[in-house]
Amino acid sequence: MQIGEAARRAGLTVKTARYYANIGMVTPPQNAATGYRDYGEDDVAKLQFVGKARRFDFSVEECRELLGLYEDRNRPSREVKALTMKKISDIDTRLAELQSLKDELSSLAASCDGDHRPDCPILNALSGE
Amino acid sequence: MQIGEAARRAGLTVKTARYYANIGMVTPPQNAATGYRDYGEDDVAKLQFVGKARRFDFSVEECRELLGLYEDRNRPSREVKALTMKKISDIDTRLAELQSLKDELSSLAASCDGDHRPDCPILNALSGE
DNA sequence: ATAGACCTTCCCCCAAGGGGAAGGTAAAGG
DNA sequence: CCTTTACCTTCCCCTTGGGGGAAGGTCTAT
Repeated sequence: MQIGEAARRAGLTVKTARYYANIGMVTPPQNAATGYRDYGEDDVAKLQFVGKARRFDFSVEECRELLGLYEDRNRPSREVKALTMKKISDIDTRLAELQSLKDELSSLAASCDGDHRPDCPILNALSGE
Repeated sequence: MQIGEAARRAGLTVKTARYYANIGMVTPPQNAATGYRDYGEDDVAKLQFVGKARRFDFSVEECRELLGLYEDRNRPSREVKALTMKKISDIDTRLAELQSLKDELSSLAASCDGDHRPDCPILNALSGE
């Protein structure tokens, strides 16, 4: 099938499917006469797989790694689990950062009247020591 | 003073200070003879201000806006507070996204043995509907 | 024959700078 | 006086993950 249908079935844009072909992640054969990419069912499955992994916040490089494991009939599930645990730990780190950022901003906002007067503790905090 | 000292005093890299000059956010006069930027105390204060706002996750454009309010002696604190509340709401959205992502990944990881065998519920989930 | 809907490659764009090349300048040391 | 060193300048390419759009080829329907 053509790239449009493949992308639609995988829930991706044509641009994205073409990008994955360019970086060598999902590489359908290309018709010599027309130059059109020819996607098979297996390619669509890979596009779907990558699309899902991306939604799980795996980077494109991590997706490439997961895809390799996905296609390796003998891979140990250990490796996949390790990647997943690492991703969870990354998310934990980011959650903690965002939470502390939110706490700081919240306490700043709470101390600011937010009226028509120019005095603003938020700006004072940003300019202070 | 020269850009190196100004950047050091503001806790930024020289590259960053130069970038802020290029985009017109903190623009010290430039010595006509040497071409060197000449930072004053007020410029250092602005660099510090922007550096802090960036650490609070405000985008460069938001920093530009905050800087404008910072320099406006008559600004209503309402505007600053509104920007801050919006940023807090953005953080909340992101926190919720990351938390649900983490929950999904955690439940996947929990169902995967993570041993030498190839059977892997994580990959199955990524390839399934 | 021609319009529409596909497809292709190619190039520029986003944020927020980082890395490094090529070259100017100022001050200290020999 | 000359050179090394440490600054500074502009300029260009790189990052992530594609999006937007131009120019041009292809296929189907009317």
